[in-house]
Amino acid sequence: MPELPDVEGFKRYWARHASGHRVKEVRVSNPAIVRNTSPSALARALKGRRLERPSRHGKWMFAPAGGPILLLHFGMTGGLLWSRDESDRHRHDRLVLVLDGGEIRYRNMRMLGGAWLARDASQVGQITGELGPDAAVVDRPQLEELLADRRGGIKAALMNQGLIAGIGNELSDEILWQARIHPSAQVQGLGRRRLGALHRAMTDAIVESNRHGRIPRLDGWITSQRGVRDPRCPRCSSRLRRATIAGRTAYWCPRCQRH
DNA sequence: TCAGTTGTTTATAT
DNA sequence: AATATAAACAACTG
Repeated sequence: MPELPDVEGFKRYWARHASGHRVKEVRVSNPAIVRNTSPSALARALKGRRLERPSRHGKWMFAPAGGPILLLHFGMTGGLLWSRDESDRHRHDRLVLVLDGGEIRYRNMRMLGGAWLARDASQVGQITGELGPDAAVVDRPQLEELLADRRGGIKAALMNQGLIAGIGNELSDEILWQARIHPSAQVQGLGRRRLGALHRAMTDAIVESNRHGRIPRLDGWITSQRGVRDPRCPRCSSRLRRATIAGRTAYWCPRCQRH
């Protein structure tokens, strides 16, 4: 689930429930979820601090706490939950910040992703690694520039976080379907016209998804067909193709999407 | 029982 | 030097 729009939703959720509250306790049920420090050091760094407004870059969420910053990556199955008390904690609530008035929980079934602690903003970049510009703010000239000397397939390029941050498997399928571009089309084969369509689709898909705070499964979107028994193109009703492209299961319409 | 899964990193191959 | 591929991580679901 967690791609750019999902993390945008988590950020808003954090802002609504956790921001402005003071950290009373830090609970870590699985120490491995804290990636670059120990649970006790994390607790020491955060306890007593007031949580500020969160921010996001790509699939990363940053939760500043008056100096130190908590970094969250949600992997494939992560999410946040707010609760007034501890009565309904789940076994996959790997990290819980007990605040005044309730608690915010980082839940993650699989252990992909996790929590990192940065001493300050200057340390954030080395934790996230190389990230391209956030996909939500890439304008058309910048997209053309990013892809100008890129070889290989377009789906791989869109999902490369070091090139453009925030697009994952589902969002890349949606963008490419909306732009009518085949997922394995070579970047160098895309003319300016198709790059324009790509940018339009990327922007539209992200703006609409961000409104929902997640990638929606809208009737007119190809993501609505993911996982169904007989997936069909919402535009032309052709049977969708499904195959591994750039290491992930891609869905596309063989009639609408061309190389 | 077994394949498949929204992400990233690592190793290996091209 | 880039790009591609596969495996690994963990814990589920169908």
